[in-house]
Amino acid sequence: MKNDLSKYKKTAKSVRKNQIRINNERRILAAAVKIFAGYGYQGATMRKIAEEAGLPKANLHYYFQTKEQLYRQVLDGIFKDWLAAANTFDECEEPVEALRGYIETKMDLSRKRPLESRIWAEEILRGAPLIQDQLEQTLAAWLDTRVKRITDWINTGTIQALNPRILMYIIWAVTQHFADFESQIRALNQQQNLSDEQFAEAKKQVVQTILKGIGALD
Amino acid sequence: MKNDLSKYKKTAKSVRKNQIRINNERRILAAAVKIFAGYGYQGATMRKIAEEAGLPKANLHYYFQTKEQLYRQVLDGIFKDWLAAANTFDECEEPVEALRGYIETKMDLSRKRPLESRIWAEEILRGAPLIQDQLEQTLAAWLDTRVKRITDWINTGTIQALNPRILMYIIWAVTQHFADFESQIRALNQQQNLSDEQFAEAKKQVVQTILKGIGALD
DNA sequence: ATTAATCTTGACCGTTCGGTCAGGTTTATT
DNA sequence: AATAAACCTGACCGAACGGTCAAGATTAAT
Repeated sequence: MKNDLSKYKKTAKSVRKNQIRINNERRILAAAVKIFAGYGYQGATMRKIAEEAGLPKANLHYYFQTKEQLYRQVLDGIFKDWLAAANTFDECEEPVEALRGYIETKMDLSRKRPLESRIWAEEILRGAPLIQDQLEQTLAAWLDTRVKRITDWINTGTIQALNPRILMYIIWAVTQHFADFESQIRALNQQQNLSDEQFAEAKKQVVQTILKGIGALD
Repeated sequence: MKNDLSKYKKTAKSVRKNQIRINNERRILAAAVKIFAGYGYQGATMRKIAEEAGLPKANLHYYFQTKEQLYRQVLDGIFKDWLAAANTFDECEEPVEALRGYIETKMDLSRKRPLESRIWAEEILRGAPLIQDQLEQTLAAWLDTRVKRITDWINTGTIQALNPRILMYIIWAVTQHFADFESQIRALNQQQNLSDEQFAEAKKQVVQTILKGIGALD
């Protein structure tokens, strides 16, 4: 009975969740992102997340029945951000500007939200046991639409002939690498994370390489 | 005392390990690769590895004292393969052929040994707790040497000016993506792994995009 | 044939895990 | 002020974990 969302429909005032619940769910989710990113799903423990959130472990189970449910909500949040950022792709008519905008947005996301990228990466690495449906449906549909746009560009001779799906894989691989492999890049950069200047250079070179690589630049 | 390697120096015949030990260590390591790749370090259990190897759990601890030691040996094997494949880079004088050979070798490795790539990726994702030294020393030194070669190419005008390190990150990101994100690619490819033909096309397009992207092709 | 070294294994141990629950406290409603 | 709903939490539970060990079986050395 507890944790039943229907309880909030009883009064007009509580159609929206109580502030206490909003705050605590947010705290727990933020802590969960940190711990899941740092230890992986199996390595993360409810005790660690509780410590990070500054709450007793039993309190976590009051807001999220199980560890898996908490993890699912974290993944849902990431997927939404992912798709929102992905819409940059549609904002420009021109292939050069559309792709540049998309690549830059993905690079910025890797820079600002590396934890989320790593959680996503680990889930895929493990065979996507919990998000297979989302991949096969929502993401596949999103990709199909963009594949059609790229195919149009090819047919009108704006860019050279290539497999649009592989182009998207290349973009995802490179942009997410800077979040997922951050610790490797740091080890190869005198044990220092990329500075803002270094990251800006990387972003520029990634855009340049991909756009030129598909014949969209001279 | 048991598991002390010095015991093998007592007789001429046992300078090399006994066949029983060789066979069992190989079986256990092969099982460990499968299980670590499928579940991650924390998600993998000694029981699962023992089942996969067809041996009692206690027997694993006879050959590898701890789970971490077994995992370290798995990582060592991967790192050696990694560096061996990386030497393709040095076989050609010409930048186009050197880079093409290296990219193709890395793509082939992703195709043939995806499990190892995923174990490596997870270790990096977790912050490389066990291989930081190898990254900072062996891998950093390897990278420095190749950076110098690329810098020479730039100085002689064979390829355009760019940051060699970022070029290497791009190559690693794209080639390893086909192993690490295999389950995502499968979900976006009608739930089918890439066929040999599809993979060959991807390999070709990856080589083409990167080489053209750095101005090494017309 | 005897002895020593190596290998095998079921049973067991302490610890930690995700999760539960009763009972108390705080907040909202009337 | 009284009642109900929501929130909080220390103590606890069974299961699974990595790891140990003693005692027997097999193999190698003499």
